[in-house]
Amino acid sequence: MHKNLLTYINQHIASPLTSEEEALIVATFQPKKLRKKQYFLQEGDVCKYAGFIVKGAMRQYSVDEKGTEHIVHLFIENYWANDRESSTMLTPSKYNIDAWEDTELLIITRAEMLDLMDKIPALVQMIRSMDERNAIANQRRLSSTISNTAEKRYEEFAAHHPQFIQRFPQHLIASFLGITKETLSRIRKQTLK
Amino acid sequence: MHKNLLTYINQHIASPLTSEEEALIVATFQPKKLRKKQYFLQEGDVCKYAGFIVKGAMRQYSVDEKGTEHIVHLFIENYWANDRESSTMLTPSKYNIDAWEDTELLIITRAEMLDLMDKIPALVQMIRSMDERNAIANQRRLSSTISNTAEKRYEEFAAHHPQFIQRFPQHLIASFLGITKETLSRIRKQTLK
DNA sequence: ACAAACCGTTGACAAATGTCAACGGTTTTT
DNA sequence: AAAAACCGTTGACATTTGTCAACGGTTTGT
Repeated sequence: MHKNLLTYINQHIASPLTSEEEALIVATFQPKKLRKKQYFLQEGDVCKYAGFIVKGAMRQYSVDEKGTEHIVHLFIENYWANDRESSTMLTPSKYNIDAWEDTELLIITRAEMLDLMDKIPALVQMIRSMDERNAIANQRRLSSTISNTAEKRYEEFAAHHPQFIQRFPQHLIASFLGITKETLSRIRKQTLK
Repeated sequence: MHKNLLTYINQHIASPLTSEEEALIVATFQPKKLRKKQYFLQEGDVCKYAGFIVKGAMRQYSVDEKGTEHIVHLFIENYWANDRESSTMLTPSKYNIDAWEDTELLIITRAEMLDLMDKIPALVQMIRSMDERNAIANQRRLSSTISNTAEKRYEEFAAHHPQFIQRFPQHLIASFLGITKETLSRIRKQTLK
């Protein structure tokens, strides 16, 4: 169960974890299973856990006054589910995170993570590496969102994230891109010709 | 000149810098002045320096096929100008960064920064803190962009960043929000009533 | 001091995207 | 096996936003 996590960590650090470090990590991360549609985080709650996805798929979204959901993130295996704003500032989250498929997670609290980072210096490095990749990905997405038409955004997304296209239904992809499912449907029809 | 930087750093770490550490920082960061419109980074170049803005205002933008500029970031005092993707991956940048006002910077290369982080552990902490704030801010902006109408985005932006409203002309704010200057002009007219 | 560039606004119109309602074909639940 | 929920598509139409051209009032450069 923890093997994926250890592999993931080792891929993001310079020299591999010692077996003591691995044991400590395995002892700290708690397995958690979520059934499809089950909440990992509900709007209004403080996000207590970060979850590494071992198997499954999840989504993070806000709900506006009209009840419309806006997908801000999609997660699959080897992604981290977490509302950073809430978990670091200890404020109520504006988002929901739930399981789109039956999902297996390894969860950890912020305090536990800080403690682990003290004991395992390589983890600090891993977090930095994650932050970096994350910052770059967000920058790209932002840039694409303000610069491109819906059509180009979809094309870019499909090219960079084919796994997501296969894994999530179109109306979620549409919402993720900031457009309606009808618009995405028409864009795809257009593109086929 | 370096005082702002030291103050900034001290605000983002737990215990203050020692005077040796401060001296090392002062010795490493190079002052640089940019005249209005001068480039800090040009599209196609690799971003070699990160720049801490001591005084002035800058912008980061891409230029599309039609020659239209898309503002992805606006910077003023105490902000860092940098294309992270380019400087960490050593790839040619897709962006331009230039001075909107005459600007004074303190610049540092990535290698120098890594070296400083080795010698001054508190800097690692500062970077983490910056990354965290940055990630949160990006998340908010992204969420706002995909969930809200242009009008709401402008209102949110104006509420959260009054300094920028005063400092940059409307057509840059419009571009930053992903709309045209005409649309922003009409939105503001609407809102006044 | 003059010309040029810049900036915000407006009008007329075009294009992109959203809304609402309906449909048929799945898949899921009971 | 039947009912319900889900999913993508389509049509008709409304709304939002973009495009282009023009204007007058700045500010900037020389």
